[in-house]
Amino acid sequence: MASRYDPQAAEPKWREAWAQADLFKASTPADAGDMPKAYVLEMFPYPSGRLHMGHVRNYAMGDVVARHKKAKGYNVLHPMGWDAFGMPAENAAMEKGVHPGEWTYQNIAAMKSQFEKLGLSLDWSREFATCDPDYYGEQQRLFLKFMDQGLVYQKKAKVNWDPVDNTVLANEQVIDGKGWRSGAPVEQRELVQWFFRITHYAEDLLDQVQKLERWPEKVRTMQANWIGRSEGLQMRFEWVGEKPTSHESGVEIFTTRPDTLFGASFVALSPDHPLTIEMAETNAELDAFRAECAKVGTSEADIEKAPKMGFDTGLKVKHPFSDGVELPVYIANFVLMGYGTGAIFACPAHDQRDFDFARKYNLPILPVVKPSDKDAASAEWVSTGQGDDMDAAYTGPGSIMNSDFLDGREITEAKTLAIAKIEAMGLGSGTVNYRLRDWGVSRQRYWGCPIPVIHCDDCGIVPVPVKDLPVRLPDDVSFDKPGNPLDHHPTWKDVGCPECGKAARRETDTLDTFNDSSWYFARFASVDDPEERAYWLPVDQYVGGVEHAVLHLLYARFFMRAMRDVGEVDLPSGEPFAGLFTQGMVTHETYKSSDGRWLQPSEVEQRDDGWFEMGSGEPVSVGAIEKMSKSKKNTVDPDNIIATFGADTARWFVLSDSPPERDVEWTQSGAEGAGRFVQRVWGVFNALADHTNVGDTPGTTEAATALRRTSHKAVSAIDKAIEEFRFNSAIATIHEWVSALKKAEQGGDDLLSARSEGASMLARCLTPFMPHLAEECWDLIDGDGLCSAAAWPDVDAALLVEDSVTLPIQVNGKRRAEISVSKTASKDEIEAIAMAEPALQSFIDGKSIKKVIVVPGRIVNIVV
RNA sequence: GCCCAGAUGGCGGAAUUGGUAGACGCGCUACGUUCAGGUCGUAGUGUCCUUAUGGACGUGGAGGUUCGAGUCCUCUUCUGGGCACCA
Repeated sequence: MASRYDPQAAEPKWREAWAQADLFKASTPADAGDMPKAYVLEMFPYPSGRLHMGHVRNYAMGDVVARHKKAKGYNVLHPMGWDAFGMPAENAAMEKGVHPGEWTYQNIAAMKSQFEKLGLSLDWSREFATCDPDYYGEQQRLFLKFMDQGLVYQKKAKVNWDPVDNTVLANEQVIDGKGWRSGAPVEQRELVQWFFRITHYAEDLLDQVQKLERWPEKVRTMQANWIGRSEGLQMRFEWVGEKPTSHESGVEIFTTRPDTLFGASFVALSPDHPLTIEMAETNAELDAFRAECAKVGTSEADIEKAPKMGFDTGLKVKHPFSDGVELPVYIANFVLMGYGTGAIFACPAHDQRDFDFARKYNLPILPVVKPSDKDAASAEWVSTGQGDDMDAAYTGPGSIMNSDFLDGREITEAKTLAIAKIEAMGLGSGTVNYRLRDWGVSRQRYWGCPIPVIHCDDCGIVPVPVKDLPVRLPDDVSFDKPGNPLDHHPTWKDVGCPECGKAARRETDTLDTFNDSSWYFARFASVDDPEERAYWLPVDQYVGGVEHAVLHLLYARFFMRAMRDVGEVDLPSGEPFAGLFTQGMVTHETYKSSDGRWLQPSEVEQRDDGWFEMGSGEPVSVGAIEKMSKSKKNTVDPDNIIATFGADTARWFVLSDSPPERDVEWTQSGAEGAGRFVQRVWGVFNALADHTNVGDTPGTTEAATALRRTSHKAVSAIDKAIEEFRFNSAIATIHEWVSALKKAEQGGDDLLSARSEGASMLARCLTPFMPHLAEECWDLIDGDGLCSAAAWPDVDAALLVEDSVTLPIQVNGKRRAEISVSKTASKDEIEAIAMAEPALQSFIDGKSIKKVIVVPGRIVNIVV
């Protein structure tokens, strides 16, 4: 009998056994019968070619859920595939001259072999890559169906242009004014682009996200903020005197504060407003002003510092309520064309931006809200009623003043009244505005899904007939000049018009790769069987990084609604992910040499007096604990860990210690600790290997019952912890349990049966975390079949409750003694035992007892 | 500026409905095993006072509710994340 567990020998052996048994293949709905279904999914990876620790943690978590569900009798779908389109493949093509497809499929092969070493319970039979023509062809068909339903359209638009990646970015993909991938400052360009009408679902996306109870609150909030609903009034200010020919009826504005209309002092247009642009054509000064506005960057710091800038157009509009009152019309740099109508009315007294602007250009400031909160109400301007006395705009609660028919009303009430009046006057109506913009999906890249349309001079935009799908990417492309290789290709875009047959051109833009990940989970559910899709969807548990809180998770929600509405998926709610868990990152200390180079963990060593570079012996400074990244060189290669300790140890470590939603710091000592624990567990089973036939009668001595209680309680606690995504707690319980079983080895033959029962349960509880080890241990104790196929252990409820319980006794809220009482003891009995407790007498002796609180099973508190 | 989440030993973190704070792991200390290192085993490890027994204090800070608060309420400080000239 070996004295140590050898993961290098055991792990491949058991993976082979699982493969032979085809253990992780999901059953068809028909075969599943009465079994409930569980669709467990982790965000599929981009095939970069290397697995990193973040992957290990992500997939280990999903695997815990999937294996646990399987043991609990669910029909589990746990598939894997590849998010395979994207820029890195094109960059590799440019740098190394390798074809993006070849590069991608090689990476997939390399990563898949790494994946397999982790022992994940994956159903590989459903594997695909999004760059498979089968997959993107289907995506093209969906695109055309969306187009049919008016969910896709083309328009000329100002877009975010990434000058490094040479492509357009969606709003969601611009972070702090920079491209989300390249980090380059984004430029504005006017291009004809394809859009998905995600705004069509804005209201539903917002309403439903609040109801996703098994999503993290944080993610729901982020999506709600991103969608950005605001209720308000859209109305028209009519001209006084001179009327611009193109906007004869007036200026359309949007406001959320119609209650402050009487405080209006000017109307402002965005520098990009059509009327502004038109006027700039004949006004050089205004044209120069627009250029000035465009110079201000979009970065956070720029906006912070940007002064308010204005340009008086000389035009005037009339106040809707106050006869004879005229308001000047300005162009103002703080008005965004992208929100509302690109024009506002300004009430400087109650909006800080308007206030700053009014001060700068000497425009009137008239307070119309009388503050209700104490601090603001005592301000000088409240008593004088003079806007000139204000230091800042007042935006708090209050009642309306200086406002004719609105006087004395509360703000919300005044809003309603003002909107009603404007509606009665025919000048506008109450509306809802969203921050969410339609999703621009055109990308000027090669390695993506071609947009399946044809441009014909006579027929216009013609969809590619479904029989001609997929529109395949050409293989013979070159990356030697900047721009889109599809555009440069000598023949690819030449095609006959499907309608008139004349020579026409293919669309050369490809779809944003976020399209690919917006429906892959539906494809996993079934390639083409709508009933099987309906059976599996929605995903019951989705696991991934929080960085996708808005982008991917919003697009996928849109896609399911669109697919539902074109009859492609039977998912009434349109919600793809019923449960979402966002896991934390794997971090590591960073190391820097004295001359400022980042060093890898393997290049440094710790001695008694600090950290030193291996080889040179130079001192090393230890920096912050950060997400593992190539640039900081603080990565740990999963392959090395698996080779040293085995996959189980790696899985165990990334799930220990930190709660799953928080970051976990990888440490060498922690990994070694996990490795030691593996051996310890194996030791517990090895000690039982010769005693597998001890019979089914558990021991009846007190010690045997106590051990059985420990085991049954542990199973129950682990079960609950897994369901609640508290893997670190489950692991803590397993530690305690293993210690108890280890200790019981001193207890003689009397405990053998209880130990044997505990070991059998333990193996099955270990399976979700360390499946190979569990299998080896199961084998040691002659378990039936494969442990990965075994059912979750049954718990004897009677063993979960203690017969007697230890109660702390407090005197005035401080613990002074303990008593042991029967579980069924009444309050009076407990009180009597407590009062007689000798250790207590010095605290209550000679004092009058005011009150005794007895909480059975919890505590006794004596108040003196 | 707005929104969200956090703050517990040397470190990561436990703690059902308010009911023995510090489970479990790492680290550290001592002892044993070992030629030695590692492994393994045993004991200890919040702070302070105390020979011990025992006691006082203790969950970012200040108040409050309660027989009893890490947990509930009010105020406040700090940290992390998200959004941001969104009318």
